[in-house]
Amino acid sequence: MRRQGTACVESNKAETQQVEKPCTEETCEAADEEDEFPHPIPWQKIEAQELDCDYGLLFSKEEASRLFMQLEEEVEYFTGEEAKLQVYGKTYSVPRKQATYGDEGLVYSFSGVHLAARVWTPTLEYIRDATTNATGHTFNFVLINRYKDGEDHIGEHRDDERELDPSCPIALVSLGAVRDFVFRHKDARKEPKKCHIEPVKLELAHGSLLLMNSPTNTYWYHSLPVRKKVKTPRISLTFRRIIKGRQKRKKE
DNA sequence: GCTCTCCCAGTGAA
DNA sequence: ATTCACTGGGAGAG
Repeated sequence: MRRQGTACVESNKAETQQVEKPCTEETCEAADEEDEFPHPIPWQKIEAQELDCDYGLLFSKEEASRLFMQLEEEVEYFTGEEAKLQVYGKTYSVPRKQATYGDEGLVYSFSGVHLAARVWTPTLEYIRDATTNATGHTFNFVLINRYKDGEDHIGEHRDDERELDPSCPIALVSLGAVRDFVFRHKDARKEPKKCHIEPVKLELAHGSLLLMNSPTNTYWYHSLPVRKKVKTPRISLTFRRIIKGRQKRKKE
């Protein structure tokens, strides 16, 4: 049995447990407007020093599987130069596939790549709206990462791009294989001997939604580590709100 | 005692 | 110092 941290979320438990805690004001507000996603999510709060997340199941297993298959048909991932990133003069091919969708004209930049958002597909709009109804937040952009198996991964990073609206949490929807997800506090990475802030480890279930609230992304790095046992793909969708005008201009 | 996996610390490069 | 991915070594499982 693998060791796990104290804040670990057991996905199978989350699926069956009945939490009657009411949703937040924001959640109810959004749910009232439309009937499409009428059921409030039972949220689990995940907290640590300067870390504030909400975790819940957004989709049933059946619906999540349907959405996963649709995305496998619809989503076009970047290839070639756009699938590489550049950090301090070194070029890497990312160990996963990436795609960006969003409102017209949005460009998302990180680590030396500038990715123009493609137009929303019907499935992505559906997932986006379900996320909005569950959270009360609206999103104009989504970064999609596809991890073909347990070898694909992403290293520790923060989503602290300047163009992100700091008042809007980042919403991470997971479909497909269950993967571990690890938060580490920035002080714990720098001075692990002096600083005793433990990493926070989660399992992200098929159909789950993880909300990363402010100021989580200022202080905590997160990663999706290699897991050799995982043989099937996972698609993650991170919905964000980009502030127009803060983006880097391509030219001009 | 092996092998595999995970985790941590260290490295590169402008 | 910073970024991201990679590498090597040690620990733990079986």
